[in-house]
Amino acid sequence: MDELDAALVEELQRDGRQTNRELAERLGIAPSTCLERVRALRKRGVITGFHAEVDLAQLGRPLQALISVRLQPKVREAVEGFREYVTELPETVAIFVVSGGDDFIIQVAVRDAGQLRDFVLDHVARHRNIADVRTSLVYDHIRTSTGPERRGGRDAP
Amino acid sequence: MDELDAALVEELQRDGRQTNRELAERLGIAPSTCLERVRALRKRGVITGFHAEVDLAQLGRPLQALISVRLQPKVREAVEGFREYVTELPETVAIFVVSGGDDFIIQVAVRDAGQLRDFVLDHVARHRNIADVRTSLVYDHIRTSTGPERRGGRDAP
DNA sequence: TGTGAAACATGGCTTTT
DNA sequence: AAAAGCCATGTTTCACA
Repeated sequence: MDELDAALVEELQRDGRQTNRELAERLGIAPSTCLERVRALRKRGVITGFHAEVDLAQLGRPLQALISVRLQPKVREAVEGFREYVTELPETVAIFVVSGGDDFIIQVAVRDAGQLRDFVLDHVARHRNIADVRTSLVYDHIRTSTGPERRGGRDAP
Repeated sequence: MDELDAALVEELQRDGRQTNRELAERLGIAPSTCLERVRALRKRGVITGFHAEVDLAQLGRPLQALISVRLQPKVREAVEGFREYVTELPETVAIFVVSGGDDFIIQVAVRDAGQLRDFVLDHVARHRNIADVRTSLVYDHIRTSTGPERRGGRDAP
């Protein structure tokens, strides 16, 4: 991971479909070199894939929420079972398995408030071992581009 | 948005870099049709972009956390200011602006626990109008592929 | 279906250890 | 001396009209 790799990762996060030539020219290197580096990044597992990003509102799911779930007791079987169950539900966008007060934070995207209520009542609260559920509406969701950790201690010197 | 569009969106979320020919063959349509459809999906804003996904652990940031922040008072200026400030920090991966008990949930990826502490103390807790901060470690983070809302009422009939 | 452009493979050259 | 990285070129495949 040198400076060039970092720049490649950054560029490909911004636009994962630009041609190899564009990318090479942008960074001032030869296309063949560029191709090799990108391949190496994938092989090493730094870049894990390329994905289309979709606008969920355009797909008829304009309402997003975060549902915090606490399990009791927190036995492995219950935790994994619930995770797998929620993963398969079509309303689910992402799941965080966390420590702290909650055990799961589920990100969902739904059509309207009624579907959100149904999701919570039918799929979450009804499940076994659920001790607590709290729902927060998502007003905005910003995802940033992520780079490598910069070496050398504190980040605001 | 018909069945074909839904299938295209699904496929391109799975692999955003497959060639138009592959994609067309997989769905049993002509490459020209496929190209047109995908272009239309982008133009309509259903597909908003293509991005490389990176493994943050491979970038030297193996520790992820969710930081819940409550502001008081919740004036517009403070909310937007804090959001913009946090967005620019290199540790930040994503931000949810939410309703409910909390106002923000910040997803961060850091090198180690020390850097997490520094982030909370130096960048979050020190900020103006911060009423409460809670940190949860992320054990696992699953992102699912998202499709269009299926018409016709309840989803578990 | 055809044309221009892109991805990819290979071999030679330069730099680093 | 060995290894790794970079680049130029030829071939195959693709996007696009």
